[in-house]
Amino acid sequence: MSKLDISEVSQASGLAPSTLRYYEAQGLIQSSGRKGLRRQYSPEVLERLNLIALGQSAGFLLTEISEMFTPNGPIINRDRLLQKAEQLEQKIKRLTAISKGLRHAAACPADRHLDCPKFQQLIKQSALSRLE
Amino acid sequence: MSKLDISEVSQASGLAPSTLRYYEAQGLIQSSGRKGLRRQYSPEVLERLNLIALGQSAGFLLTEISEMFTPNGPIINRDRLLQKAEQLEQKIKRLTAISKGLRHAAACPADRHLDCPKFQQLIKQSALSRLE
DNA sequence: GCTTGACCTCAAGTCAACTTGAAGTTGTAG
DNA sequence: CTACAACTTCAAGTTGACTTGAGGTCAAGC
Repeated sequence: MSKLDISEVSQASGLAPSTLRYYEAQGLIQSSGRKGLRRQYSPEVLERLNLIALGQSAGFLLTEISEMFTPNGPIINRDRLLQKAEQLEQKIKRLTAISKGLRHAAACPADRHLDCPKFQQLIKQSALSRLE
Repeated sequence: MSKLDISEVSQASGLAPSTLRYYEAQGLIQSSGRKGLRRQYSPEVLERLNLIALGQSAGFLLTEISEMFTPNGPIINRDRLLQKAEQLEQKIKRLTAISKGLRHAAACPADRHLDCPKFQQLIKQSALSRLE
């Protein structure tokens, strides 16, 4: 035990085996060896996969994520992190406005939400934050 | 006046002319006529473009957006809107956690943020919400 | 010992949303 | 009137993140 084969990792992570092989090819994860042809993974790979998912949600590209993992790869630049955080916060604002807009549209009695003043206003807001 | 040509719309919207032609080909916008070969747009197209950007931010595909615009296209299903709103709210939660994580990582004294307990916790949170 | 199913590799395909390139047309400034 | 920048079309290319397919390998159960 303690070694997982690809289907177990796939199960546990929710990622397709092909994705795991792809990630390995991109240098994002490593298999800890082979059993015959077959990749064996140590359980820590699951943590790594979570980290990757985290990075993706944060809007990093896979190549950026893999850079972060390299031993002395581009230092995880703190300014870069802060910058990403700010971008995310901007995005959160927009998404919040939009989600309100959608909820309103769903509840709005007007046949065409497009005509509803509240909705219009939310659109404008969102349009503005888009340009900032 | 009152008719804009493609470069003006491009300027005003921040979208490339090629994108505007592409949107037209996809049925997302219309030009209100031609002057010779050249498309002329009425100013309302800008509002439409905002709406498109809004939809994109909300996570709709262009094809879905264009459906919403069709005269008697698939009624803008209220359940669908609510569902999107919920998805967005989920996403907002995740992004919020991540942005906190990034800010913390940027401030964290630990050389490897990956080892920081607070950071670890944020990762776990985010990993969980990912599966819900 | 043979079949089967889960794995393997490598190249090519997919998808969304655009962009680019080649080759042609046209409104306008000089 | 001519030059030319800005448009036009249409097909093909790009990017990121995967997936699919063809063809091959291997361990385990019958």
